[in-house]
Amino acid sequence: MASKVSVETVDLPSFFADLVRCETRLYNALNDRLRERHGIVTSQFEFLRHLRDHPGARVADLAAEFAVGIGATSKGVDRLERQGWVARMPNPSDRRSSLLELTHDGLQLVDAAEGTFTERLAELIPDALKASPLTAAAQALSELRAVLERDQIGMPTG
Amino acid sequence: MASKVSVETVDLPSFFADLVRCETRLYNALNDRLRERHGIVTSQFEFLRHLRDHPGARVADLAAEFAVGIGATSKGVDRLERQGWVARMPNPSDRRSSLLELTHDGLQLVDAAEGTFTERLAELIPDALKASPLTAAAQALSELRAVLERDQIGMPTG
DNA sequence: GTAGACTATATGCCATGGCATCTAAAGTGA
DNA sequence: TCACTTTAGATGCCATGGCATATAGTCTAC
Repeated sequence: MASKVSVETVDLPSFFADLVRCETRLYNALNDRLRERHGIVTSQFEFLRHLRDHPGARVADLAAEFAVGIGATSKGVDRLERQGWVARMPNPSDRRSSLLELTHDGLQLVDAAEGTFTERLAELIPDALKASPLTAAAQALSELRAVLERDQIGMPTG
Repeated sequence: MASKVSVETVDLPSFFADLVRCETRLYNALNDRLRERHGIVTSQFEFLRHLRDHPGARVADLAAEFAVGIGATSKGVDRLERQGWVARMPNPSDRRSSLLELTHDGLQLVDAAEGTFTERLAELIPDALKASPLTAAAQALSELRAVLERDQIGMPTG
């Protein structure tokens, strides 16, 4: 007999596969709905929502939050700015960066899109899961996320 | 008072945010390691592993499994074929499609990469989570995935 | 057996992200 | 204050995926 008590442990590769497949499908389904109703995709919605909730965030803040490269983030902000949803305000304490904020249109958009997003997400996730099983999953993923962020895991270079 | 008993329920938008952020970071971190050790990325590893475990799968089968468009899948297979890891064998019962299988090199590669993948994944996920919390999450995600697949949620068009 | 519908997938165009690089602006130390 | 290093982010090149389309093979009804 092994000296360790055999503990019920997750099959990590299967867990990862399920994680990625759920993410892909939910993301795609939300994309479809947001695009048809508001002309944006989920990544844009997430940027806008973050800026609504963290006005004055910089490009680097968005990049860190979403674990995307700085370059990609800069381009994403360009696109939102070209649509008139985001404005780059001069940063008085550091002229290299800008403070990002939503325009009036941007705020309108994100508030409307949030309704669509939340509603669609609730449709996508079966009620049967919403109570205990998913609560446990949510707890675990929340902790996992905290650790990954603390250790700066999986940050792209650029 | 409402007639329903108030049940503990997940905050779906937070759950989704955690899900996406965990996926992104784990995927990026695995990419880094697989690229440096084997010259492939996670999506390629997943294609190869699926073909090892389901020899004779067609392009459409891969597309359905991973919820990617057929076109993108076809191009991904092209790349694996150009590297000499996958072969398109004629499908005797339908000349429009091919039966995909790993070459000898492809099999060697996926077996080696699987070690790296599993090892790295175990490093990335804290031991403290591996027992009960993640087991619950794994269970919930597995069920969620099954439902999303059953209902064909989030399949890209092309 | 043949026209028409359907299916599998290959291909082209475009959007997006990674990574490398470039520039401007701060910080730092002598 | 002036070189040197570091930082923020903008930009270019490339790889990849979505979506639309093209093509070839299959199926169906007659």
